[in-house]
Amino acid sequence: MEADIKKGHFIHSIIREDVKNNKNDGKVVTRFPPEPNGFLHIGHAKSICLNFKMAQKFNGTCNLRFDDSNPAKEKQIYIDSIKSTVNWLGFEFNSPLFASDYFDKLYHFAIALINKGKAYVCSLTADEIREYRGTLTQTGNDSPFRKRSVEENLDLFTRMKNGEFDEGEHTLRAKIDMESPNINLRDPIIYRVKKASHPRTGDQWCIYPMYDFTHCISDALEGITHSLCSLEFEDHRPLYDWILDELETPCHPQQIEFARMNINFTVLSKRKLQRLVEDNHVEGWDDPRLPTLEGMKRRGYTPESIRNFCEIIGVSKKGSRIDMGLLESCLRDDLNEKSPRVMGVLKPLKVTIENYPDDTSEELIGKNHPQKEEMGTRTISFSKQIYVEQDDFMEDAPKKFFRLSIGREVRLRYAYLITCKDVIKDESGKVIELICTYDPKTKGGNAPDGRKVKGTIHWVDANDCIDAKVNLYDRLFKDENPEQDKQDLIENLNPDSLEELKSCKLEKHLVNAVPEYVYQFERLGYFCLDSRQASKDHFVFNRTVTLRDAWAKFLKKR
RNA sequence: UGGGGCGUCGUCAAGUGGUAAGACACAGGGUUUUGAUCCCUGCAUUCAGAGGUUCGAGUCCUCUCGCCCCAGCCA
Repeated sequence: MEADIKKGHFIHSIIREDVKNNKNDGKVVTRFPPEPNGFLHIGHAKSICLNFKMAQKFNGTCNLRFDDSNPAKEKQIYIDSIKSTVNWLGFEFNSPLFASDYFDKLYHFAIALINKGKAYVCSLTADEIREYRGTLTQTGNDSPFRKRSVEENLDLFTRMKNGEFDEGEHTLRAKIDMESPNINLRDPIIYRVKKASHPRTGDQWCIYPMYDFTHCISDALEGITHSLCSLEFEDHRPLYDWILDELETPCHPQQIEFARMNINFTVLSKRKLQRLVEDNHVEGWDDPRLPTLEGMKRRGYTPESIRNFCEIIGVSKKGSRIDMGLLESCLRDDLNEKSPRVMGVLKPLKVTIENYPDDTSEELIGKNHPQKEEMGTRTISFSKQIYVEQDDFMEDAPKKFFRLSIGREVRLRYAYLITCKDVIKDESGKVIELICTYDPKTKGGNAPDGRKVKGTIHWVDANDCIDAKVNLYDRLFKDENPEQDKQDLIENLNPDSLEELKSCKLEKHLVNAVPEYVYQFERLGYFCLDSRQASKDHFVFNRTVTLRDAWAKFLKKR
């Protein structure tokens, strides 16, 4: 703990200083404020982890608050999904809060602003407002409605609320400074007419507050001490502060901005993800290839691995592009610890063991984890016919190929040493079966004469296994940066991001598999039962991630 | 070209004037009934660049360069 004192990212340091100086009575209250207009992705996980962990570290609380001030885009299904995803990630929150619960208060704050002469009803059209706002290099001009009296503003605003006007006819604007170099301060709109039904307030309102007005006040009402958001809101901070300075709110939270996460070979924006889903380039929001948290969950990602990843990447203000390999490394790290080992053959090649007795089988013992005795053992059936991986046989094998080839001996994991004697080919010359012999004295895998066998391969009993389909996933995009050189996202999709193997043979043990419970198929990778495609009599597994593969790397170099 | 930010190893990222942590990746080597795991070893004389202050600068000052964000009645 002591060694921890100076560690941590800049936000951690700021909060630590604040607590030390007894700012906010030493309390820390944060919030994760998603808009319920889509599903959460790994980028949100960074914010979730940051907010919840900062609260945890300083014995504070973190609210889950839905920023639901735009009924045109928000839906109940997103609210439900977000809640369960935050829980899945491992964070507890008091009952979720909603900006819409503050609509009444927000309305009165708006009236207070009008009464102070700091807000006015503007009757310019959307186009006119844009023109009056000026550009990046030209200052804006005052709206002709800027000088309306408080009484008139009050009357108009009330009538906006009562539904007397159509959308776009009037807006409520903060009266700040049309000449500000910061465009956000050029009399920003804080209320607009929107005749849409809200998922939570129904048709109770026809005016809705804008983000800038809603967010800071919501934060203040909840007693948030540190309002953490992404970099693009840096320009909004003066507005955040202006509103809270003008109004009498319970407190004035501090907004602190940090950089969003980017990961190579994927995209992390709601709009782009939505396009992939809506144009059917993927199966849906929970497609295992997507960086959505629902997709990652279905793929087999563990909450621990995601949390750890968010911890490792840190928090800064630098725009970054994190290597997908780091995410995968965090995943393997966690899975290596807790996944039971099992055997499965993805591309089966039949092997007949000539000298093994017909019509018998035996039970062999396999460890569920090579380093963890406490994870126990299981029995694995063995008989005259087995399947091995096609890749584990090669006719003209290089010297370093420690697997099957005619005349070579390998170890069948937990079983026997076998030697390949012959191959059977079909008309096209393709190897369809191997004829091998086994050494009965090597049960378990060791030779009594002490001879060394370098290669160990996995296998399944052809007479006692389950058939399954396995989905092999690869990166969704071909390019590290899917939109490099303004390429279209879609053209950059990796056509091989999904490979479906339909005749896989898996160890019988897997009949007990349930979704999200990840197994390591030895020598291949980590896999879990698919929650959508699998059924009682149809096994479908998803490859969560491959194992690190030094052999593949070696081949690639040659 | 107005305003706001950011530039430390291939990728993240510590560093808060005292002589460049760590992780991933990469390269070697060892152990191994998973070519997995694990374990060693190596990997920035240099912090976007140029000046300056200082006994001493990634950290302070000046200038230059590069990148990101902002002109929704979205959040």
